[in-house]
Amino acid sequence: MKIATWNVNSLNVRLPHVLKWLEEHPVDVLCLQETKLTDDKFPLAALEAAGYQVAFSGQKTYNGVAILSKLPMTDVVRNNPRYDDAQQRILAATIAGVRIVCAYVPNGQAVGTDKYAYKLAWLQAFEQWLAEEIAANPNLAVLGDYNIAPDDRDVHDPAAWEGQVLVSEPERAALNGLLALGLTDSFRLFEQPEKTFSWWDYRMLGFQKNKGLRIDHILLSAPLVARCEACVVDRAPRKWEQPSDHAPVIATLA
DNA sequence: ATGGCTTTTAAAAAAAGA
Repeated sequence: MKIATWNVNSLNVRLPHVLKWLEEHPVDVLCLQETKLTDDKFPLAALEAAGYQVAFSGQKTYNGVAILSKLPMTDVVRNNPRYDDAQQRILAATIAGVRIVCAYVPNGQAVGTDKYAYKLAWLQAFEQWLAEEIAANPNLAVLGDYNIAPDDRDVHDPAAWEGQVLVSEPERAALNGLLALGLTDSFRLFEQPEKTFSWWDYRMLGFQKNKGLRIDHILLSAPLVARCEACVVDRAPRKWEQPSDHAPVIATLA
């Protein structure tokens, strides 16, 4: 079973890339973030024609998440039932005995802003809800754009980024809180190339210079860690014409 | 040395992303 996550930065613009990528990488599950589409505008027919069942939860202009699955989905949940949030950032479904959570963690904008406070509050509520999810579903996979680089290894220039949003200590502590529930960053289960990132700024030739961050993650509970055979970032779509600023991350489960 | 883009909304800038 292959599961993947990709922040597409507008599914309206990126649908051709998603379809092309799925042809090359027919994963069983693909979690999308930043669809930026209301549900009435969701390109359901095109994704179904590609062989996927789809759950989606969107809004105008911002945010929006979707889960694409080759296998039936049950118990679909939108948003965190424990946190009243107008922003559409969470979708969960059970697929082949695995509880899949697709998450688009708030960006936070800058340390000290209201958006940063929202990010930390959101993450605290996320942790509380995931504690219930993992208790009810031992096979738990939490995929998405976390907007947090876990470690300085995940930052192209740690000195320049020190203390900034996406790497600040409170954000990393919040991520560690999720891990403390019994989740593991599947990427670090394996030997990885140095300076592997999942996001590169559109500006400043970020991708060409590999000035990126690893902020998209697949966290797995212990039973899924035992089944995990690989986790990779696929940089290829970042080279395509008019790309998302994020690259997909794929985990392989036995 | 700095900033250099992309998307949306909406009709020219401005916000937001990360």
